[in-house]
Amino acid sequence: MPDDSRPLRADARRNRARILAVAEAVFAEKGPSASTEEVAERAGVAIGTVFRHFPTKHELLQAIMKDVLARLTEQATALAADGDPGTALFAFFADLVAQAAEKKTVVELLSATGAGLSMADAVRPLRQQIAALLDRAQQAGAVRANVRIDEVMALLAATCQGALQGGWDSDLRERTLTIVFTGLRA
Amino acid sequence: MPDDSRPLRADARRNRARILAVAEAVFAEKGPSASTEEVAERAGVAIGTVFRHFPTKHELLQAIMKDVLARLTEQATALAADGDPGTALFAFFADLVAQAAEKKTVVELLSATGAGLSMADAVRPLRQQIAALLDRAQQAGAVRANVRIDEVMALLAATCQGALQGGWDSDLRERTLTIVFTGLRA
DNA sequence: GGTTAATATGAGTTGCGACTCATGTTCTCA
DNA sequence: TGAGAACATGAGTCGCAACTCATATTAACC
Repeated sequence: MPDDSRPLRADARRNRARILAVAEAVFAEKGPSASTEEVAERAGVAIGTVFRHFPTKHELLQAIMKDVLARLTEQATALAADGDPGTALFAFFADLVAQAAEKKTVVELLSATGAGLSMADAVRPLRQQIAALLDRAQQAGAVRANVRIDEVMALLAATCQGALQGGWDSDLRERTLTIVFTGLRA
Repeated sequence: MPDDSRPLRADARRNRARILAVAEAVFAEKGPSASTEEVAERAGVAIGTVFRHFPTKHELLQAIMKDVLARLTEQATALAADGDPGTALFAFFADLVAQAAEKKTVVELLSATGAGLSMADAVRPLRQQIAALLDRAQQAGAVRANVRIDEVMALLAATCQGALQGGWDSDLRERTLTIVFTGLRA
């Protein structure tokens, strides 16, 4: 890991990007137990190249998480700025669970909130944006005042896990989330 | 797997029971990725003995699931007979989630409701007893009438997963379940 | 107690996946 | 354009865990 000494060579930058993109797809499809070999193959590079950029499978996973995390945080931030206070939280929540049904990565991510990978810190920005959404929803009277961010995160992680592992279809997902949202409302 | 030809020899019966008991503890503690070696060691038998009784790790897991399942179903049945209609479902629900926080096996089990192991059938009795609890709760006016068993099972699996992976402490667990239960009530 | 079929043993086989490294290739900058 | 550093390659190493099998024990029935 050259950290940030000199800028990467052009081919190295290209390969790093390819690997990251492909790895995200592979792990989203097969979960984190997918082999590094498969990532290398689909990226069209040798396995040594993958390990040059990410000396450990774990570091590769972390890099992906960081990307996904950044995207989600941005999405939440946008909703907190523009969205309807009364529905933005629920919209974001539903969207995430829908993604989880197809992207195993998202689930790993959310469950890292409590333990798992050592990236509890990395989740903090997302958590804070969700807290912002929660705040606005409560001010708008769309969510009970005594609901805390911990519970929202816990429910989010739980429903994502459930949707993935249980293979909920969109109908079941919607009905289940309706119950959860009812519990959150005043 | 001698199926059911002649009765097992005395030592074989003893070993089988020991292995099952130990394996349940081991997998509850370390999850299904724990090695068969460790089960054998803790049971005080050679690894070959474990494979004689359960030719596959998968079959060992299934046997454990079956046991746990039977116990849970019995518990649910008892509650459906004796318990207060208005609270029995919630009590059972909370109890299961509390167990999940410590027993990884329970979680694997519940998520098998949708997919995972090929034991969707084996879960049916439990599902039916929970359906009975739901029915009584609805008749008592403690749960909204339009809640279906699928949603309850989905929420159960999700919260169990969440409690395990997220390492919810008892406080967070209680507050989170309160929200879910509120969503289920009229 | 002797016979034997059932059972137990545990060193070995097999397969897989993370990770390494000697060698070959390509970018970069003067 | 040529030297050299950065990078890519992929066959090989290493460790682990599921599973096998020839051999040794033991329960069960006479």
